[in-house]
Amino acid sequence: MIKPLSKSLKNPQSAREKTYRLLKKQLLTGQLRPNKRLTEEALAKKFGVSRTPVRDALHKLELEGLVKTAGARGFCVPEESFEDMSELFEIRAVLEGHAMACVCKIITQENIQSLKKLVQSAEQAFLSGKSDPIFDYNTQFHDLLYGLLASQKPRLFSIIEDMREYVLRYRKSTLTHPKGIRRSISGHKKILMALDLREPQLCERIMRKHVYEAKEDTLLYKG
Amino acid sequence: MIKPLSKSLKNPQSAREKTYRLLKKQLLTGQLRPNKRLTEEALAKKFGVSRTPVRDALHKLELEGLVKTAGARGFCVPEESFEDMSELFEIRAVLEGHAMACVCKIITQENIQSLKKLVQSAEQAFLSGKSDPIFDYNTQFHDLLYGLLASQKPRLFSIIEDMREYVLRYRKSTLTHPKGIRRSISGHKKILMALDLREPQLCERIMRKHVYEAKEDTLLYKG
DNA sequence: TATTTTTTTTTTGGATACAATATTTTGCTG
DNA sequence: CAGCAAAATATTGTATCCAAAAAAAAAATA
Repeated sequence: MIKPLSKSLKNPQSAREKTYRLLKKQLLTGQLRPNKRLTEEALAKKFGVSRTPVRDALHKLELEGLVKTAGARGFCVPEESFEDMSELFEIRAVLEGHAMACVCKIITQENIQSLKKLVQSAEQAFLSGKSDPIFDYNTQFHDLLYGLLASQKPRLFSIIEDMREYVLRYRKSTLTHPKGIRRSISGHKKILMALDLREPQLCERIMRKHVYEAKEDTLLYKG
Repeated sequence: MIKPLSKSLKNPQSAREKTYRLLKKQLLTGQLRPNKRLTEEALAKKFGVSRTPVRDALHKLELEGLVKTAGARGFCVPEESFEDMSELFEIRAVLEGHAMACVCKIITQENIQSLKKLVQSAEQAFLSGKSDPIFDYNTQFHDLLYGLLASQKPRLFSIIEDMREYVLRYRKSTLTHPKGIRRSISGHKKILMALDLREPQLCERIMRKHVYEAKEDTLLYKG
């Protein structure tokens, strides 16, 4: 007999979560362009739910800065701004720099080996002209790195996760350009060296620089 | 003729905002103790509104970590944890350190003078045995300092503001103990010196240390 | 009595109806 | 035709209703 779908409270299948995830995805991937007007009613219809979960999702996204209220005209997608993008990367640089210093103190030799493999895979993909999987290797690298913090520094971890998501909004076509890819890979190699040396302060500096480079590349190859 | 109160959309007098502010205040000041169970219905009755604005407030507070869901038993106030407090201060140290470096680059001589006056006032109050206004001078000092970032780095500014609020939860009785006050005042003096020297990196280090000291004092004189 | 099953209660999730307000449109007046 | 006033419309805020799920309580059974 088929067990009835348990509609748990924090269930990712709840209308609220579903709406939130869908809407967020459309915002981050640019399917909803800046200045696009969003009304609860229209979104509710679009997603096949009532206004309630849409409202919840919109308010949550407003806190994240992914939509903004437009008074009695509903919500709208904020325009992209260099200042905002720049600030996001700057905060990321500071937080991820610190995170790296923390990681440095707890990372095992096995972890470092796994990271090395990822970088090698990325490099091979690059050399053989496949730029598609690079983005994935990149993501895996960072996930593995910061995943080490998930239990010990849950707040830092989740702030970093969130910020990495937000900048996606500004990062649609980076890491497809050879120069950006090269910089990214060599950045990851430096990170590994710093980790090998077990010097927290060096780790922090290297990671800050790495994020700043990512910012520059995002700026450069934008559009 | 008296103009009817315009009940604007983001009005701070809306039921949602009112409920959110009240609830948050009670959480931060400890009127609602850890493990206290919160149900929408009960809070709605208590605040004289319907469940809807209460729900909104609870969800917002959940994102901030000030309440947590307890499944189908509503919400509850999370227990205080040294780890969490410690992490909050650590993140603050990193972010405020960076903020100081930014401030250092744009602060005017007049701003520095205003800050000096605040420190002097605090010191005088301390020497004459009045410890009550110290907390206010302290707050003013930080408000003035970071206020300089409000327009240029709005995200950094608001994250720092939020985090300063959160730690209040753990900081009910600090800055009434002589040792903590002395450390705080001497910390502010060092900050002023670093600003006078216009050395961003020094500013960053000094501020980090200042926040770490605040953490230690909070830990020490807790309860 | 202990354990399992069933029923009842509590509580949130979601939908909808209504109220308040901001915006837009329309119409009037000079 | 421009400018202002008023009506109409669109949209969110709030209250309430119903359903679903979980927790708690009660009942049945070994």
